[in-house]
Amino acid sequence: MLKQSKPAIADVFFALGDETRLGLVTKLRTGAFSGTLLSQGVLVTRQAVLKHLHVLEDAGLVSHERRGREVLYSLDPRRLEDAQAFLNKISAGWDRALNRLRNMVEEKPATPPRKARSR
Amino acid sequence: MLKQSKPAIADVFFALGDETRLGLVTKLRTGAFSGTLLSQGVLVTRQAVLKHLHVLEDAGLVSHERRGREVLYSLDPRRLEDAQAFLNKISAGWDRALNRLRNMVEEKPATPPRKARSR
DNA sequence: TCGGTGTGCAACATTTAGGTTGCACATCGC
DNA sequence: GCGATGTGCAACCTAAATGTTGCACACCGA
Repeated sequence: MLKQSKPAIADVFFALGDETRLGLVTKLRTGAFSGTLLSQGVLVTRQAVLKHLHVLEDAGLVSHERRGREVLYSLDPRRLEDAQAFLNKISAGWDRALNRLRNMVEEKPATPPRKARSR
Repeated sequence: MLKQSKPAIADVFFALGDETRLGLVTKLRTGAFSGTLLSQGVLVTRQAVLKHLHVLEDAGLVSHERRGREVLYSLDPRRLEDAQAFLNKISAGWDRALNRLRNMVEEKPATPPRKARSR
């Protein structure tokens, strides 16, 4: 009777509550990478990154797949959506959140403002 | 030069990454309460609850207000919306999250479905 | 088959989170 | 004023999170 059921929402938030892991998640948004590759560019060791990936995987946010001698990690958006649903439930700040999304250029400067119906 | 700027998203997620705090946030969704009142109904002491409220406040999720000899804590949804925006940015699972929200009856059986423009 | 590369433990050290107890102080209602 | 109630702070404890190093093992390619 392995504890294989879906982890609690708190575990998902916990997994996201760390800068390093948040960075990993952001990177993984663009594809699947090996632990070694992910550890290049951060300040901690590969082992530390592996531990973070493990935390993310336990929370259901990440899954891994063996490719020859490498292990590729990739994002699993399902738990992320559970977390979204939870946030929506408490804040109900639906439209304002959407607005903030639009104003968040940060990493998608390709999309022009497009006359965004500014309230 | 006090560190008064808005806390990082990771801090918000961190604050939400604990069952007790998640419970507090859920309670605070229904109004403002004192620390003593919030500590009744949970298994930990008032001091522990106070610490959790402090964590939530540092993350910008909660604010407090003095009322005579009491201190009332209430939810501040703004950071919550930042977190939503972040999740949306990575998962882009907008519609599916909406769906899950609808199927989440859990704590809002009072509000009827009201034919919510289900595109 | 052998060197290079990637992965998987395990032991260990350090810091932080989470919780408790105890007590001092403030405030409200008589 | 005085007891009841609510708050604030500090010391302390324990478990868990985070990170490191070292080494064994697996796999790929020439």
